[in-house]
Formats: sequence, C-alpha cells, structure tokens
Amino acid sequence: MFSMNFMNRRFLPELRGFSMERVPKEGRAANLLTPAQQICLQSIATLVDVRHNGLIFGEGGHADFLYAVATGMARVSRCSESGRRQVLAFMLPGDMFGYPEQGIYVNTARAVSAVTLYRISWQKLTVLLRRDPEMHASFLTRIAFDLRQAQKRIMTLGQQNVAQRMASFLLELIEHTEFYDPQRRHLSLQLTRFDLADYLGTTPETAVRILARLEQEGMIKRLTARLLEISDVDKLNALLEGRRRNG
Amino acid sequence: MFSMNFMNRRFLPELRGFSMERVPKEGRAANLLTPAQQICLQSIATLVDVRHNGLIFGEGGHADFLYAVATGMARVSRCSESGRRQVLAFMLPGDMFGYPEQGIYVNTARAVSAVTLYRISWQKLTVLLRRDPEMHASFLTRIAFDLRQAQKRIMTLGQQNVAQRMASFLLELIEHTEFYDPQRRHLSLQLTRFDLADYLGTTPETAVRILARLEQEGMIKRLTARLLEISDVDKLNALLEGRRRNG
DNA sequence: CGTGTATTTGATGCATATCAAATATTGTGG
DNA sequence: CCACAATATTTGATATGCATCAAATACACG
Repeated sequence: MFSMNFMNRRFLPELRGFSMERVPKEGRAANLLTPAQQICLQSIATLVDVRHNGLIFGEGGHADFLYAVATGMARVSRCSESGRRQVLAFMLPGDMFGYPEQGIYVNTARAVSAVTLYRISWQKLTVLLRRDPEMHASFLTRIAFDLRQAQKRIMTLGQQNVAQRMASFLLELIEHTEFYDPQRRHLSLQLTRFDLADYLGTTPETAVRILARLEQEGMIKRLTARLLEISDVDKLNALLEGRRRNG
Repeated sequence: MFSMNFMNRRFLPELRGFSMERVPKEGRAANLLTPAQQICLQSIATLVDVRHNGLIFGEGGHADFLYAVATGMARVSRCSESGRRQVLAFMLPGDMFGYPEQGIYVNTARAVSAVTLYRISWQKLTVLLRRDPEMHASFLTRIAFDLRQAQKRIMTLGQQNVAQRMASFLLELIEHTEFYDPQRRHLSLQLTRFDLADYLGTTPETAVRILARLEQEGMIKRLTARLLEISDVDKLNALLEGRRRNG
C-alpha cells in the first residue's frame, strides 16, 4: 500500500479538452463551454502531473478539488464491502471527476498512465458558480452527462457477456486519438489486466482469455500486453448484436 | 405496444417527498430543500396520477417535464440495440427523473404500480434555476446523488452474483415504509418477475429460482407472487459478504 | 368460465470464476 | 548493464452459476 503522491504543479497555458473532447455522438455542443467560460475556469485552475499509478485522491479523503483530465488516463474505483475493487470509470481527456459527497470523496482516483490534470478548488468553483448562472447550468449539464455514461455502463454490465463488454470498451477507446492510431490501427492499452477485469466486472484470467478469443477470431492482435492492433472493427461491432449466450 | 397515456391532473397540496425521503445513510441534509425552496417549486409543479403500467414518457420523446415521485413506484428503462430491456432504476418516493439529453428523453418511464408524480416544466424550472443560485446548487447536488446511485448499481452488477443482487435490492426496498411493513415484515413487491429480472440483469426464470432458494434458506417467504415476508434480514446481509462463486 | 398471461419447475449446456502453475515482464540492487 | 526477485500475463483444469429451451401450473381479466 504505497500511497505516496508526487504532484508537480505548474501553471496552465489553456484549458484544453475541458468537458468537450470526450463527447461521443451525443451532445458535444451541449457540454461545450464558451471561450469566456474557459478563461474564467482557467483563472482558478492549476495544472498537475501525476505519475504512473499515483494517487489523485482516496476514498474518505477531504474533497477539496475537482479534476479534469488534460492528457493521459485516470481510473476511478471503489471497493465493495467484500473488499473487491470495481473500476467505475476510466477518465479520458475532457472528463471531469472528484464530485464530493458531504465534502468527502467516496471513490478513489489513480493515474493509469502518467496523467495531466486540471485541478480546481471546489471552494473557488462554488463561489464562481453562484455568480455565473450560465456556468452553473453548464455544470448541471455536465453531471447529467456523467449520469448517462454511468447508465450506459449499467446497460453493458446488465446484459452483455464479457466478450461483448470487452468489445464495447475497445470500441470506445479507439475514438480517442490520444490512445489510438488509426493509420497503424494501434491501440495503446496502458491498463493492467487487473484494471481491465475490474472495469469489465470479471477476472484477469477471463479478460485474458477473451482477448485471446478475439485475437483467434481475427478481431484484434496482441502486439504486446499493452498494445493492441484493432484488426476488424466491424466484427467487434457485430459481436454486440448477439445474445449473452448461444444456445 | 399499447402506449396510451391517461393522466389525471390536479393541483398539489404539498411537495412531500421531494428529493429528501429517498436518502439512505448518506447526505439526507445535503439533498433537502429548504421550506422556501419547496414552496417555490410547488408554484410551478403539477400533481399527476399514472395508472398501473401507464407510460410517463418514452425514449426519444420531447423532454418537456421533470418528474418526482410522490407515492408509488416508477421504472426507468432503456432498450439495448439487441432489443433487450434493462431497467436502469426504480423510482421511489422522493426520487427525481426525466433529465433530458438535447431536449430529448433517452429513457422510457412507466408506472410500476399506480403512481403519483410531481410534474415540473423544464422551461419554467430553468428560468427559476437561473434566478435562484441556491436552488441551482440543490439541483446539482441532487443529480450528483443520482450519479452515485448509478455507481452503486455498477458495483452491484459488476461484482455480485444474482442472489446477492436480489438481496441488495430487497434490503433497499425494506427501507421504504410505503412498501414495507416492519410489524408483519411484509414487503409489497409490485414488480413483475420480468421487471425484477431486467433490473437485476438476469432472466425471469433465474429470478424465480433465486427467490425460491432464498425462501428455502429461510431468508424470505413468498406469501404471494407480489408479497414477500422478509424473515431474516441478517442472513440477507450475510449473503453480501460472500464471493461470486463458492469454489 | 375460459383464455391469455405470469409464475414456477425441470432439463441441459455454455460461460466464466476459481484454483494451479508456467511463462513473460518489470523493477531493483549490485 | 546484468542477475535476480517480484509482479504481471498467459495457459490449463475443473466445477459452479446461470441462460436458454420446454412445459406445467397459477393467476387475472373479460
């Protein structure tokens, strides 16, 4: 349990990717902040780097800051009473996280790979929101978006088998050019198999086996453990059509 | 596919249960609206009754209203591309639902049993929120609460087996005196086995078998299909401790 | 009372969690 | 930079959980 937390702070040039880069098919426009709003947020934001596997905040900690991913990937997780870890979400560029409950974080956030974050004091942000109804509304919209993302995961976990969940996840990731090179079809998967399993609601062994099966069926190729070639997007999509079991 | 929608409108006496009755261990205070805020909302809310299985709103429909449950139970669901229905949440007294995405509902809401709802025009509500930062902040808090509820479901679906999910659900329900009589230990379960299965991410057959097993082990008793006796809360809680599989 | 629907029980086989172990990779101290 | 330890990944064996198909029973509604 090494929970040391090295964060290098420096000032930010711009608030790139804040709440807009991560938006798939749906409301890109609705989540976009106006230039004025971005400048406004910049004035109270700090840029921080967290190294590989570094702690961003921990369950039960005092929730002083809101975070937004600039580059890299973070993982937000929670441990159940039985002690097992569930990854609630991976935070990609443009994603926000660190909402408090009664001033306390209920989840734990760590850097998957090295990650650069915008850090905003809740105290300052609250003041700002009270003064700026437009910004306040934007935040409401943003959290509603996060709620829908969570609902998508409920859909996935509730009715797809592990292969389908894996396919869904890969298909989501390749939308992000930071991790996917469409030319070479290379997907950089910085996650461990444990991260992957805890996200998909399965075990590392099963996650590996599923990857092996997808490779066998020509959908992907495991170049290394952390680098996939996405060989056939259509086949991956076709996987999602099937039922949970083939009887 | 009978989507007829009879709603009886009448004016409301008070905004009971709005955003505070449903709060378990966590932020009851944080979700509570002040009396002034309640009065404010009452002035733009309408009380509507929806009969058993009646449609409240449908996926893709124009999102004109926000709803809050006064009495009864509603179900919010979505169909996956494969056509299967997933129940995202059951809405109990105090719960709010009907958040739009780009002005459109992305989920479908129906009455489980007869339900009484507070209906608030989004148009009016938006105007009100812009003028009242306190209310605006309360809404932000409320949606953040909904997000955490969704995260709880991700935990449940991600790592519990069906018996554990069933136990979790029953344990949640008995917190609501509208459905649970602590004296007789009677839990009124208005859901069909299909609703139950689509909520738990399983099939009606399995849901039945799990109920049979819980009964066999003395945790519950099926008085009728829609009425359970909760015989041993401790045993139900103990179920949650176990692993997904007993090897 | 009859018909359609919901619930329950049964049989069967696949999906996958778990235990075990081999192999590959990463990190560390010399 | 290398050797070695620690960790991560992969493969194998096995048994259980549960989806699916089938059919009987119970219930609701006209």
